[in-house]
Amino acid sequence: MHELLEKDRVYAAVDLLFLTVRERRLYLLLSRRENEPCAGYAALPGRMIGLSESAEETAAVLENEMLPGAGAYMEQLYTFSDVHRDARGRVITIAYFALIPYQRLERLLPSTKMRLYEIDTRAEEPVLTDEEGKRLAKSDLAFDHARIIQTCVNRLKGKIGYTDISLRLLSDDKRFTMVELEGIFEAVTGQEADKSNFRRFIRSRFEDSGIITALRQTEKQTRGRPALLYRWNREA
Amino acid sequence: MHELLEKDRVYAAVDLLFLTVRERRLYLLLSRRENEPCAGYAALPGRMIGLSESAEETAAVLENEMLPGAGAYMEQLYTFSDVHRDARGRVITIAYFALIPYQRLERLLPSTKMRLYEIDTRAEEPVLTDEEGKRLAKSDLAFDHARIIQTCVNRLKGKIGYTDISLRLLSDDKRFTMVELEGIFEAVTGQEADKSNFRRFIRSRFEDSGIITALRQTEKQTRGRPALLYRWNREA
DNA sequence: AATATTTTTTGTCAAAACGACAAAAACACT
DNA sequence: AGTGTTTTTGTCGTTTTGACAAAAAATATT
Repeated sequence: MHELLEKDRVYAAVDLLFLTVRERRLYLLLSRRENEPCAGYAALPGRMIGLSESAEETAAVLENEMLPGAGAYMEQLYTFSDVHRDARGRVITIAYFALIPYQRLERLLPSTKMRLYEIDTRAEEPVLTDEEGKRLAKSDLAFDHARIIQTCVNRLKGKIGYTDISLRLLSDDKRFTMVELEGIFEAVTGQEADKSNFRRFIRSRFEDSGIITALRQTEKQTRGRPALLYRWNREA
Repeated sequence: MHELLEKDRVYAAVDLLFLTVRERRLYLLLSRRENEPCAGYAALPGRMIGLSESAEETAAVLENEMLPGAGAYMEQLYTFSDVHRDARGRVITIAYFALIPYQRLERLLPSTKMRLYEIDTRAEEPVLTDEEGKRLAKSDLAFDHARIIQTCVNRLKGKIGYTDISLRLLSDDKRFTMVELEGIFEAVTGQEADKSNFRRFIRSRFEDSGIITALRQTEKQTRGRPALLYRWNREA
């Protein structure tokens, strides 16, 4: 049984796309639906908008419900309103994407029911793969969530080139290397960049304007020349 | 008196921003609200989303209601959901912008109650002016419509450089001159472009890919060298 | 008819940005 | 010391951009 929605009114909800990048790959958090409709399907976390909260506030509540302490960077993605997108009734959903550094997410993962799904962004349509390497078909996703995910990936691909969303996916200590940042770009765009040209690009975008600054420190090493560390000046 | 909304539920509506360009200036259609709340204020046309229609369909219905036969190009702008944005109750609005060539709009103007307001896009915040040249303060606008308009102008400024929205504002006969198109860019961006460089820009974006083609005809003249006409190949 | 004026169109040219590569530097490991 | 790995820096020809200038095609003026 699923909660009953009245048939003669329109509901408004928020859906959230928790996104992270680990080792040059983009990941999305999905949970398996336990109730009808779409029981057993993978789904984005969602929540009805309360009477006394804006959609942004609902998104914050939902974040706290699903991943307490995530502190993700959130942005409105798009509003989906197809009449039959939810079998329970008439539900419009305002989708937000939430970017969270993997190192922070890692600590929260044990206490959530959501699972990481890799998004292969190389093709036109994003391809989802679960932790066992099994590919999810679009029909494995609840509601219109496949479409929402596609819209999100397209938006990220577009915005990563002229905004600072890439920095929002960097680890918390605010120190990072160029290669790390390059991995984030590659995960989102689905294509690898030339190292040299990527540096030049980042410097002109972020360093010249003081958004990031090169430190005099280098990273602890595994192999090869140690990487220079950069700091993201969050306020600027 | 205004229609009563139930206090314990969330409503969803659509607001529309009819936009056009005439003589290098951007214009927006607003009506004066007759009912409370915000009676007497200038407002965007809006409509509640019906049970059996998507937001896009509501937008189409609203278009037909306010400007029948407009055939505007519409795109979802953003969803606004502040709790107190509407004094009647809890109303979330999905805003769409609707681009319409001025020549087409001109014929429809006599039969609508909406009025044209010029938008000066040169400053950070858009400045609205009515037909008598009186400037509208933000407090002259109903609800959160000032914010919606600002969001819209920013979006247009961003998208005009890498999409074909400029063409959507061209007159219907599908024939236009470079100077006309340049006027649309200047109206939206609020800054004038170098004629020569603008041509080069348009050609590389639109002509090389076959979206527009130069004709062998020239425009009927007033003064000066006659302008070459271009055709917009809508399907491509 | 010749000249000026207006407007569109084309051209120029140096500076900046981009793409593809190659070289050098700084480490670990053997 | 030598090898391998990874980051960093440099080069260079091509393309793009920005700021101007000149030419072309029409009308208006004397």
